[in-house]
Amino acid sequence: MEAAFKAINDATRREILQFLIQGPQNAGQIAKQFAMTKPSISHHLDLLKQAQLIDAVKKGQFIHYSLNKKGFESIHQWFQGFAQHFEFPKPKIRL
Amino acid sequence: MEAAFKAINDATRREILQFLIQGPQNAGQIAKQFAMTKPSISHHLDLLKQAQLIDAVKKGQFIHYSLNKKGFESIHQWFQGFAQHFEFPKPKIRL
DNA sequence: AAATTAATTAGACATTCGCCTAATTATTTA
DNA sequence: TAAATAATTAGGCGAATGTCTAATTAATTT
Repeated sequence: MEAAFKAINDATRREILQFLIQGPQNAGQIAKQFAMTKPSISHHLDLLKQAQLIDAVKKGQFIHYSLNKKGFESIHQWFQGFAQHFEFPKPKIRL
Repeated sequence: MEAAFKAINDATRREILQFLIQGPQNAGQIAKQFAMTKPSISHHLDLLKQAQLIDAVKKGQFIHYSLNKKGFESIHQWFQGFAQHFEFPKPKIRL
């Protein structure tokens, strides 16, 4: 949980997560999105992986990164503790 | 939003938020909960206030701190962007 | 008005963070 | 097998973070 809060406390890492909503991408494709060197992106990916916000799967010479539910769940769980004290906008229907 | 992510990226500040679920407390009462000096707690309270996760109201010589929905909402909103790609445990009924 | 109490502000210091360049590892292609 | 490509690891550096002590501000009490 500690790792998840740390991971999302950075604009670049949050943008990487946003980018991965589109679907899995390799490190090079991710790095291309940012005005930053590949080693820097590599480091951000490492922190996101530690937080279990993303998964990494090696496919030959490439590494495919994708969103990982686990890290999001740990944040969600923390958040739920407060959601009971506030009312947050809810969808009209439950799917 | 930036400020909210920063604010919750610290165990002490998250514990302060937890503590305030019980209801409003003044700075001294909050500080008593932690093995840390009052100035340090004061600084944490300031960051939480900047993030609009708490409100501060001066009552005479005391300052009463309480949870503020606004900061939580900004985190919630960010989170919702991902909630649509994952299924998170939902309550059985909508209240 | 002087002393006490609640809390903050100021300034210093060690640690962590984010970024860079250079070097390394691993895989594929010529 | 040599060259090229994908990505990471290593190391350095300035900025930001968290904590402390000392000083300050503001309100209450005697």
